[in-house]
Amino acid sequence: MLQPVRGTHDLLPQECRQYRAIANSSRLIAQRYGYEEIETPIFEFSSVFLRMGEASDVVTKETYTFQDRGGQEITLRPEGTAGIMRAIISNGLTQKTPLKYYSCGPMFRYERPQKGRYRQFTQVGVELVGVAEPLGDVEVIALAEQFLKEIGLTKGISLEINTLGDQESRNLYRTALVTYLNDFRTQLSPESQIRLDLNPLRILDSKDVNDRKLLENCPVFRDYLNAESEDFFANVLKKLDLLGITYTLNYQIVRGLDYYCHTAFEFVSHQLGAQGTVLAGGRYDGLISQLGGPNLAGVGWAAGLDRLVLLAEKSIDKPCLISIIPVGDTAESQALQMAQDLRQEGLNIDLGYSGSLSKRMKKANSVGASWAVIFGDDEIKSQKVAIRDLKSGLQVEVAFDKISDYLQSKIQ
RNA sequence: GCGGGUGUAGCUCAGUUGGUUAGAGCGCUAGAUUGUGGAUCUAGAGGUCGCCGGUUCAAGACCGGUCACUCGCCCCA
Repeated sequence: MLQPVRGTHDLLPQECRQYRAIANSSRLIAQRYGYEEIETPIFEFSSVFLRMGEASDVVTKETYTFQDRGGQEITLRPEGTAGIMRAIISNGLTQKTPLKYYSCGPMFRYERPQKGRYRQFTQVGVELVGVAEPLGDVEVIALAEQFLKEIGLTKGISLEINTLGDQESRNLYRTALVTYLNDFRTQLSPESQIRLDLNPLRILDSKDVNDRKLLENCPVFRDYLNAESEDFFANVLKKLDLLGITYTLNYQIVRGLDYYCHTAFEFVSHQLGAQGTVLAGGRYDGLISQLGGPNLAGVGWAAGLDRLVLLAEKSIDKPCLISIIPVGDTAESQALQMAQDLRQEGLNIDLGYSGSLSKRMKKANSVGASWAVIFGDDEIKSQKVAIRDLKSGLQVEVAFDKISDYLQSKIQ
């Protein structure tokens, strides 16, 4: 059996249509907020991703990394933000801010595949660079919400939001949390004991029942926010209220790396098992400077198309197709030119390759054509074709030079 | 990387305590119908039972390994 590489899959035409439809929606919605599309390479020097998080598991063991023939360390991008930030720096785009970018493309992670989680997957996302105000957070969240609405995902999806505060607040809290949990170190799950040293905030996200019990009385993040951070978050929430965007506060939403700050949010579905997060984002003010650029604020999100397609589930109709059905040698010799003429007029034309009238009609039906243009010797004599509506079965005669006009008027 | 479940036709699945030539529905191809598709009827094609090894007179079934899918863990910038 010839199998695709683990964690990759083929998008057959029907799936392709769904992916394309959702990607198009996201692009259009982003446009409405003034975001422009940007596309970066699907691989970068490994250092681009390494600089984003030395300790991160994703970088150390979940990337496709290899040496090219010139001995360069190359990594297939595991997410979109790093490459876009690199492009911003490489092209000197930091001169003029804010920058508002939309992007869509394949990402790669060497992980164990699950439903809605593949080794090659497609993400759409937006990045807003150079806006340090809460208005930026609100804008990208509003964009996300409108996008999900547009593709019909409202039921069973909720916006969960949290704040990570600024650097000072987070350090303060981290210390308090570690101090608290240290007393219970041996009672924690093995995973959380490791997290306690590497990435203590992640323990808040633990699924272990016993861990959850220990966390019930742990210090609360909001008590450690300084005035600025408190104010920032309150401002974000107030503006979301103003727009009528509903959310639930979820202190478990955590980001491990240091350049994350303030707002962190996820749109979560409860229909996808463990892979419930459908769209996730937040503020990453420290990232650009960490990559060697100027100190610019950033906020954005990314969404996996694969999961969105699983949830959207509505099948997209094929574009309207017209079959040309010649009968007899004379007609067959004219069909190619007729097909070509109608294609020039912008119509989608299917021209069969062989077969009797009956055969060709069957074929037209099975490829999903909406109309059949039938002509043989009789029609050539009278300079008219029979145009049959394959949905209703109604058939009319149309003069040769009116075929395009007739079909165009029917399709509108 | 770790643990559970599942692999039989293109798809969805039967297949008895191990026993002759592995079945069904849908789909596909051809015909009924040489100027009219869908519906119906008839016929046909399509299988290394995921792969490799083992047990047995005999394996689709039992055992081991492996690959893939799937559910969860880890992780998710």
